[in-house]
Amino acid sequence: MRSSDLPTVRQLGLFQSMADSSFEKLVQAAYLQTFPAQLELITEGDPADFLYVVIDGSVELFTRWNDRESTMAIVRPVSTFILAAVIKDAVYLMSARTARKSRILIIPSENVREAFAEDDAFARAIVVELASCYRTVVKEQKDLKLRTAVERLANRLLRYDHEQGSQGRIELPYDKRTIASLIGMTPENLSRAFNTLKPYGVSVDGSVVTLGDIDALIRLAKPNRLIDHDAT
Amino acid sequence: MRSSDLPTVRQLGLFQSMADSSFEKLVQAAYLQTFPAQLELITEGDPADFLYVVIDGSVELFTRWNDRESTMAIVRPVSTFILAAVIKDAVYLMSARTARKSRILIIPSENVREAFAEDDAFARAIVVELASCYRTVVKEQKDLKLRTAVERLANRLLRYDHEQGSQGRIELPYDKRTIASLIGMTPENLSRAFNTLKPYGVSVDGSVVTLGDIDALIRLAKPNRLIDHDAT
DNA sequence: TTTTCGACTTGATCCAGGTCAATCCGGCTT
DNA sequence: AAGCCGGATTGACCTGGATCAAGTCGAAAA
Repeated sequence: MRSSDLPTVRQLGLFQSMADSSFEKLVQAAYLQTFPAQLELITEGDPADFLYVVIDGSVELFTRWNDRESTMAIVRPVSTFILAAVIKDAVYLMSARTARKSRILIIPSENVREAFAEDDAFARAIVVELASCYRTVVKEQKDLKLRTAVERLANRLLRYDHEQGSQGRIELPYDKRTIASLIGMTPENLSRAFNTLKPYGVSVDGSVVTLGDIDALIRLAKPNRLIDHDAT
Repeated sequence: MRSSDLPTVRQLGLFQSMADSSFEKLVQAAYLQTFPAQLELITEGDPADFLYVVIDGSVELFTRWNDRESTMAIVRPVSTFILAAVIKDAVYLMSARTARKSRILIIPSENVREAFAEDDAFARAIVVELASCYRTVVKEQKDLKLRTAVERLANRLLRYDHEQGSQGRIELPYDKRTIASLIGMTPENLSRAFNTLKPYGVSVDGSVVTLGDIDALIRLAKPNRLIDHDAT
């Protein structure tokens, strides 16, 4: 493990309050590996043998059923994924593949569960982490059930704009087809949804989107902190 | 609090491993109340002042946005709801109303968080509970994103049949419009979906549904333990 | 430079599912 | 018994979004 990465991992909400000795043990047992793009790291249904921490690059969580596939989330550095499966000693509910070349820390589940059993601060950090994950998914479910595709896109554009400093100019963080799948629509329909948003000042040039009339877009999107905000 | 209810609550996964003294404190601070049907217990966006435990009756968790409404879940006795909001000391993401007359135990959030801070066993029980909740919602999201309305209904019928002893004869647990909203469709479309399932042996008489050809239904529904199973 | 390949867009068409309105029906009330 | 009344069904229609099939474009490779 590169020594410069260690403090970053240590500072994750999940790890920062745990005892030095517990953290040491986890790191000792862990592997740091570099994977090429588009490599399937885990497959849904497999036992959760490892907890993953994306150090560098990015990872797509996705799911398949009956020849259909859907992107569930993109994990960016530095954060963990599939903690719930590890804690429950269950199978993965989602598959994961690298979206690009990525450096990933892999911690054996047994060690995570051991730290969970022994380190009270770590157990409490897991509570907070899982509560956040849970609330995020609930918000996504509300987004899916209450909004049309165009509304979901409009809100997502506002969110990206906010994340990128409210410049009214966004660099789309992923491929359009990935964004389409995340939002729950086809790539074709995403193109059309962008066209639908033109009268609201949205113009697209490759992966750059400009929001020419934020107020109009907000009136359409009706963003709501109980669905869109990321915090709490 | 009725003394006969206490052991049932104590035996919930969330409470059974905590220290007697912590449990005592929680119960001391709690209120047991009986509410009439259709009473709105909590409203999304409000601060999470209480943790709720349904002792008797049933509670609908739902959400509203822009004049649309969707049922997110039905909570049956004996179980808790909105634990994540309480732990994070955040606002509720969902509203709740009694589906029928219900007896509900209400525990002030502060006391829950105090017990969480002081009782290590309780903290670990919360981890398990939240991990389960999280995985349930992820499954629901997969259901929504990967399946059509008819497929969702078919799988839900199989699930109800399983829950009710695999008799091939189901008593629908809620109003049809509630089921429709849970599954993510309109009541009208639910009626039509039932008709679509007729060739697969599904016949409806009021709230009783008979599954005349389970195999055919399974071939259509393609149930999957990574989406439909309740455990882990 | 030219080719190629993959991502994206566009158009035509189709279908799932929503909407609106008109019943239907079973349980209540009076 | 005669009305309700709210849930459920049905029909007609519409629309959001998927599908299928060509294009277009841009960047990397030859």
